[in-house]
Amino acid sequence: MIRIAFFGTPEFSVPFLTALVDDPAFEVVAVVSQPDRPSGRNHEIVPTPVKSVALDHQIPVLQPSTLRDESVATTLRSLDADYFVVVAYGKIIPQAVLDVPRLGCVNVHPSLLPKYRGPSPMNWAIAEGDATTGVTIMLLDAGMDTGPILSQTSIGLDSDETMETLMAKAHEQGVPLLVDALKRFAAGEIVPVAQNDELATMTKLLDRDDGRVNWTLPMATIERRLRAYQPWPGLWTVWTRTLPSPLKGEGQGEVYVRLKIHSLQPSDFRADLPPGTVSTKNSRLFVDCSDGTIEILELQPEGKPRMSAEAFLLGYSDVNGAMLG
RNA sequence: CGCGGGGUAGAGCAGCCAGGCAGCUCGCCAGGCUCAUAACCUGGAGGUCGUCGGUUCAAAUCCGACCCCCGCAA
Repeated sequence: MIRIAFFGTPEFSVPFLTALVDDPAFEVVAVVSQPDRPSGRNHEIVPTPVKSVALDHQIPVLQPSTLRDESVATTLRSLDADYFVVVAYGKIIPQAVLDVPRLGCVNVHPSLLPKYRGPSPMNWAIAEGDATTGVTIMLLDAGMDTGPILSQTSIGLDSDETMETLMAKAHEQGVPLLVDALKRFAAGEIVPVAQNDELATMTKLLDRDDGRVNWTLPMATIERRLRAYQPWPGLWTVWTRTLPSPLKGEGQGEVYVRLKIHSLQPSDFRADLPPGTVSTKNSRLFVDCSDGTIEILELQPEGKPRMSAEAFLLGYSDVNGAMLG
């Protein structure tokens, strides 16, 4: 029986954990996850998805605030693990911890390493419009996704690929790949292959402002980002709206309305307006960007439910001619 | 006690601050007009104004409590 400690935090990690738990060749002796944090509308403390699953299976859970602590290392050593399996844990693992498991720390990285090292490989593959990406099983070393590769599989990206569909593919292909690699490496059947650092590319962590639409970009880029930036940060833009009759206490009668864009498509219609300018036609909503006109199909004003462009226009007809940004 | 927006006809909204006829755009129904339309005209149906309580001659509007939806944040 191969003894494993599983390091993971978000929903993405869960299918990997459950596969290891369900496989009789493995014994998951502990789960390490990020500390529970305040979340949701009332800032309630909620357990991480990985923690919830671990508790369901009566697996001990560790949630150290840092791994750079001798008492944590001691605890991890006491597990007597063959592998630490790391899937989207969310923190850099220090060398002192990497050295603990007998066979090493195995990481699942959803890209074709050395391409797209770093925290957002799947988002990047979609945003760049790549035809293929993949899942890599690798041994962790001190660098960021720089360790030697155990096994790799490629995934075809469709023209309408979203983070949701891509994550499903990554699970479908990545879970058996991980299980197989763990068994074969333990049996001495895999020789790790070093990455070619000269081919390496990095991805950065997405932040809120990455979701703000730059209307001076081409249509295709904006459309790919819509698919790549789900479920967060999404795509949003700001409408500086002039109110017809402002309340007495309000300022100049101008208010910033944040619009979340849920669905759009490049359009044949060409309004030929400056980038970011809104136009409407037959109850349809268009915004110009650098090389054409995009039709907004579904959107959501801040504080309102998501709605079709047609419904939006019934109540916000003054958006016609506005400049978004 | 994290911050904030919202709930008014089937849909999207205005009206609230400053209490006094339940409104707008669209949809729906009926009729008309047109060679024609996602066009236009006429008429119509459709409402516990989120819920409960309070103030008032009078509450969608002011006050209190509660329910629900959403954005931020994480």
